Amino acid sequence: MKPTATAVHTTEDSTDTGAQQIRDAIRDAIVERRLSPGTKLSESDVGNLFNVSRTLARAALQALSYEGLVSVEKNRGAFVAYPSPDEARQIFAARRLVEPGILREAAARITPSQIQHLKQLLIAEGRLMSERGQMARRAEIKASGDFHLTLAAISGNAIMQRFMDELVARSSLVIALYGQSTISSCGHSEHGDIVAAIERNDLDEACRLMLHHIAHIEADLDLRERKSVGLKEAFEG
Amino acid sequence: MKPTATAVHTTEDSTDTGAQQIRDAIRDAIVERRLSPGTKLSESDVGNLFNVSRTLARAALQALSYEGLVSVEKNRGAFVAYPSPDEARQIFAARRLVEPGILREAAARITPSQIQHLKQLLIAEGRLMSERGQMARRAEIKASGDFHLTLAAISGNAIMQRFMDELVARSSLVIALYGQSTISSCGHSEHGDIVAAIERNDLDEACRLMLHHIAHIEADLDLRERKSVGLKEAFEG
DNA sequence: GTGCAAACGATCGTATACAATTTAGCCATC
DNA sequence: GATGGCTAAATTGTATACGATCGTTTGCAC
Repeated sequence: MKPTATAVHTTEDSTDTGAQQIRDAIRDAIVERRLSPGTKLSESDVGNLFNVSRTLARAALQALSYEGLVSVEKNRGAFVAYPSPDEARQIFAARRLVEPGILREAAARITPSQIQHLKQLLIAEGRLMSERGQMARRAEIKASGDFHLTLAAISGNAIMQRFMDELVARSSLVIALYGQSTISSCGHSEHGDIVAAIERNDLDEACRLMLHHIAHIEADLDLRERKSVGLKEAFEG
Repeated sequence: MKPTATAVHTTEDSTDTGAQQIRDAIRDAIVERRLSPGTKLSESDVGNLFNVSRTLARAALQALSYEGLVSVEKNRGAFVAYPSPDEARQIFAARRLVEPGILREAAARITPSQIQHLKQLLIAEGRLMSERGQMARRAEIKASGDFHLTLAAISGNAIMQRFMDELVARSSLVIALYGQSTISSCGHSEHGDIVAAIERNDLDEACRLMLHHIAHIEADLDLRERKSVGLKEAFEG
């Protein structure tokens, strides 16, 4: 119930400062779409909200800007990132670029217990899909990303895992902005198909399915510049 | 003479704060191996060195920690990253994973003038290789990385470009730690071969050369745990 | 009533100050 | 002589304070 976005990791890093907690809290809020793109994140407000000084709030926002989840504009403040259509395309292009490779690495190292873990994830994901309510939707969004993140974790490459963390989080922002269908997450069955392909050791097919899966998510986007809302944003960012 | 590590970019971002300058300066020092892995980077010292307060120094160090170039330990301070052999393997695994894809994207979009630019880079690199002296060595190190970075820039994907920035910088750290041969950079001729393959539109061969090139760099490493130094580091990380 | 200008308010950028934790040096003790 | 704990110095963690910049609004002239 408590684990944050990095719940995928088995070893909690226990990093250096309390700013990380704020960072994770805001990140979760962004990924779960409780914070809309473009929302202003004033340093003072964030500080007051978490009962810390502006120093820590600023550090957290700065950290989030390195992940591409918030954009800080000089002397203007921090905002929840509002990825442009071009940025969105780059995010998915990056995913198409790295996820097959991650999948191959993961499949080469995967253990039976890890396969079991993946299947349990799918079950939980399926259960959330059938539930109703905002809370279930948000949990579903995160669960959907957790599949890809878990694959990255299994691959054993912490660097790629961190990169996927970033890509999945930013994807959530893109979907929030440009997603058309009410289906908040990607096709659940496609995840299952991928696991099945991994299980029978058909890597080429698994990669093909993964690429198809990513393309499927991207196809649900309407990557045209926003018109009504954009009138203001068009000149700000 | 002045351009920093991000000299590859044509459009300077002019980011939000003066901490970025400090960050870039320290990063250059790390990448050019003027700062050895493990060196302590005290916030006060950094601040005094650049005539700014600890606040900015801390922000710069924090930023560098997100790139994996320095590691900050709670209540202990920041140190130039000392990548473990396993970390080193992961860095190169990541490069093997992404660079072929980046190469393909770049080749698909490359213009004649960009090919020309690449060739000029190779010429400059070759000139530096023949020169003697520490300064030339350092410039050579950076030039060698610039080849890979330029390819990422040509690919048109800013996200992958940033990722490559990180990977190349961290590679420099790894080579500084575990590199055996005096050849500080990777084989210069291999870069030329890759460009040639791109020019004649032989993408498969270009990717093959790229993978071979990365493997060649990695093969020059001695990824055994350090013995004498390790007695302390073995329990600290 | 409209347009420009100057002052106001809010927010960020940076520096300084204080609290908490670690590290080291030292003395006492075994 | 080695070990254990204690005190003091140094360094980081966090908060507050001050200066700079930007956006807004008010007031005056036209």
